Amino acid sequence: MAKDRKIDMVILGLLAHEDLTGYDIKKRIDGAISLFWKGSFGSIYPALSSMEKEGLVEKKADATGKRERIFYHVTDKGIDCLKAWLEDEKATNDLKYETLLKLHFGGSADRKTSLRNIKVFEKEISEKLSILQQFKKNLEGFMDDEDHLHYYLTVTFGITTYEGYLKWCEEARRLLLR
Amino acid sequence: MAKDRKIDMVILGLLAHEDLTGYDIKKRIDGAISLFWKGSFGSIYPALSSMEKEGLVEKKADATGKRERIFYHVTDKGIDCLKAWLEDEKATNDLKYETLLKLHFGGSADRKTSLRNIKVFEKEISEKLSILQQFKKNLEGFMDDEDHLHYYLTVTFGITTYEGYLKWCEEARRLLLR
DNA sequence: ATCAGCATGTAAGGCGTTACATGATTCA
DNA sequence: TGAATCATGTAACGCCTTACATGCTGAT
Repeated sequence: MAKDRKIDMVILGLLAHEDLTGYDIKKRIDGAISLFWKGSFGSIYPALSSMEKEGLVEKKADATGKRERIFYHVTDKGIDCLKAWLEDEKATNDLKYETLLKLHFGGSADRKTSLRNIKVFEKEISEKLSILQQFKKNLEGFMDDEDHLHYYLTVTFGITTYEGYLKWCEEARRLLLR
Repeated sequence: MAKDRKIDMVILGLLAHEDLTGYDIKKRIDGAISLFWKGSFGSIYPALSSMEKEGLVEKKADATGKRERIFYHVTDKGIDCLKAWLEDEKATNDLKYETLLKLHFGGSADRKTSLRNIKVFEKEISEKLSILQQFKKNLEGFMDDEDHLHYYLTVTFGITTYEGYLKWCEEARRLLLR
């Protein structure tokens, strides 16, 4: 019942907002959520199946389309499960930054190498930051909706964080060029 | 040869600085590195064994102690492998923040729940920030050493990032209390 | 004497990615 | 017509964590 599989919670969280297909869920995860969580088809579809068996979600027949589309709807039990997880204080927050690893061990290479690694990181972050700023703009009109307000919160987290990264990139460069 | 197992690179990076035992490696990882990478005994010891077979590291007999202590030393081949990885631009940077996930889906619970989740996060980050500031202070005297300079870089990354997180916590709280 | 920490390793199992397999539909 | 995207799923495989197993040493 009280699973560790976080992907289940992501799915439940998404379904609490609207009915979705597995494919839709993947798209949602690849959007704003990708900032702090990832998910592949290979984890989403099996999770949906097992959660259906547990009665946390249910399939909804798709009347409209001709193409195979299986919508999932969250059950009351699913909502309870989601809430129990939300109300549980403990959360694991993991950073896995290979760039930082490379910087940390940069003493074994030329400074040029570290400077290039910083440049690559900086470029990647700048691009992601632009996307987030777009997300933020799109959300600004819906701040009265409880769900959208929370989405906004995590988007601003990303923006603040990424701005910090960029600030650090400059600082790091300055130290390496000294 | 060109492995994906990042733990190998962590070990190589550490051994490039000094000879260490598996146990020492674990302690190093639990220190400043834990900010952006994790590792357990269950991954370290097998990695050391396989890297020895590949000729990237070698065991050094421990003459001094009575207790079993196996020091590993990085070979030239190991250094080449480390450098090749450092010089490879591509790096995967993954954030897995359950707290953010809970915030994102916080619309399905009371605002009080989100506020509490922020508080817990804030406390955790504050504590880690103090530790990092201590690390920074300890490193400040060794900035002429190439390795220590790079360690310093990643510590300041952590500090900048965590300060950003705390700033965001306040912002998020303000939005939720409005 | 006992407990915490030092020290090395193995085994089971979970979680998740990548690649594969399949086929429909839309748009240029 | 062909490519891109929509859409669902399975299989293999790999990495890593947790728990287990074992034993020594130093401090209280």
